[in-house]
Amino acid sequence: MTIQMNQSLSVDCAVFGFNGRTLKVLLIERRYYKPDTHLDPLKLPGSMILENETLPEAAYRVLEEATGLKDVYLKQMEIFSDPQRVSGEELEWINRYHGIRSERVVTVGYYALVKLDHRTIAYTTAKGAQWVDVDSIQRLAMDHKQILSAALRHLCREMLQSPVAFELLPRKFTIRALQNLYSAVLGIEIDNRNFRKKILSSGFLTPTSEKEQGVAHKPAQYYTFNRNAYKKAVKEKLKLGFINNWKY
Amino acid sequence: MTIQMNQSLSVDCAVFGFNGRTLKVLLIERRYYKPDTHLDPLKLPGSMILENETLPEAAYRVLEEATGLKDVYLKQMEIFSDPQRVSGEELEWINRYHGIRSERVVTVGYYALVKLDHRTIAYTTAKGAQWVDVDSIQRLAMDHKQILSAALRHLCREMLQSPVAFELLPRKFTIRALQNLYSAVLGIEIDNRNFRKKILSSGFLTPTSEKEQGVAHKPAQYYTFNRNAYKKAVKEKLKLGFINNWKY
DNA sequence: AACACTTAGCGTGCAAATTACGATAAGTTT
DNA sequence: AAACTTATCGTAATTTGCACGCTAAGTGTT
Repeated sequence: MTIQMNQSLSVDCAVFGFNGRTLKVLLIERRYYKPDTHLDPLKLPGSMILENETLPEAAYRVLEEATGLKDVYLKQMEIFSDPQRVSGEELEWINRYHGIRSERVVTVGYYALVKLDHRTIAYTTAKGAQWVDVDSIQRLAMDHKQILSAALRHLCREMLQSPVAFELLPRKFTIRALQNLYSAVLGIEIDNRNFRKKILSSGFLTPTSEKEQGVAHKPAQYYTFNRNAYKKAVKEKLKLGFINNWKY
Repeated sequence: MTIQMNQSLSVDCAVFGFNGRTLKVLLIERRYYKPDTHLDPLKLPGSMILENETLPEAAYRVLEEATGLKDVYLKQMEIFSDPQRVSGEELEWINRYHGIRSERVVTVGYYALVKLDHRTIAYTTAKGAQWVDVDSIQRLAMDHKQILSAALRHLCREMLQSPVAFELLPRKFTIRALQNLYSAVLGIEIDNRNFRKKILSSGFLTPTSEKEQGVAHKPAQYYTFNRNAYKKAVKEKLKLGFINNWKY
């Protein structure tokens, strides 16, 4: 057994968005895909790592290429290092596409959370990318389905611990929208009255002067996320989910 | 900018142990270290990744070499990919030590939790490794101090969410020992009466028939961790630390 | 033997958080 | 005007968190 040489390191990024009802992920078509092969054409955005570039830098670069966005929530998750994760035709495609001769590609999985506004949708679709319901995805190129599944696992877990939900919502949102997001991602039903009470008592939401318009029911108040209040609360309290909450 | 070639991928592992009072980490001396250079001699156990080996496999291999242990709690944390994280003399040392010509080494950080019993201590010390108080460590070779700090951050975080504490304790332990571990790692004071109540009401501890012996106070009951009870509880309840706890 | 000392282990009370669910408000649709 | 939908407020029962008093059971000291 010898040390692995001629290997490449890449980043792949599951970019999530929320349209108010379902969770979406950004997929792109594999370029130079030949229809006579049986390689799946849809994949996650990704790239090889460049010289003089850290992994997070590579991930941000990929993200900006795909979405045009710079300040995006981005988090590293797992690494996919199975020696056979890309091989045969897949490996050939990669080497041909990048003009390299790599025997093995290890990839670092990231996930990003973006606000699905018109500008972002316009940018991504103009680039030929698609926002696809995560639930409807059956297979992707290479092991990207596995990477996506891992990203979803990590997202679920993180939504249970920290206020990343707000990264997926517009700056102004209703409490119902926030609740729908939790419901959709975690797959649980939530009592709206208690949810509202809880979330408001946390003090993390600031009401705006605006209300919903044109909805077929009582219009809801718009709120914004008060990040400072959250940071302050974190400092004051150690959340010990497993056993208990202790104060310092 | 071109795709990085001639790079290597390594794993480095912070192996933690608990002696009942303080948290320890396993350090090894750098071999082929020349005293006339100013490279720090102590480092974390680590290795380059081999062909036909995944990263977890490499980490387990490193761990077994260092501790003789096979079934060990091991978790991937961050990746250290700064292009300059090893360079100059450090990079030369690595290339000379491994007989390779790498321009860049990206490393994947892991941390492991082991039960510090006599056998393990004997094995590691026979190998020339040392168990060092984490608090007393000022500097390590390369960027291993950073890796260690990251591992500690991750350990703290994980101890707040899942029952990893038991990985650091012997199979049979007292409630006080468990409390001391939380106290030491998290740096907080805990009321023994409430801690005991809470931990016992969780149902995760099974009392054994044994008690402490030869202690200068009322001997405490030994307990074991009931992993099945924990798994069952996890299934039944979604712990949402950020907002709330919801039942399915 | 009596006493001090230490930690184990039990219990109690109050405050805060969780949760189920009733009732009303404010819009649109029919 | 009535039906419908979601927002928003309220209330009450229950559970959980947390501070802290007290006794139990050992060892060490005098």
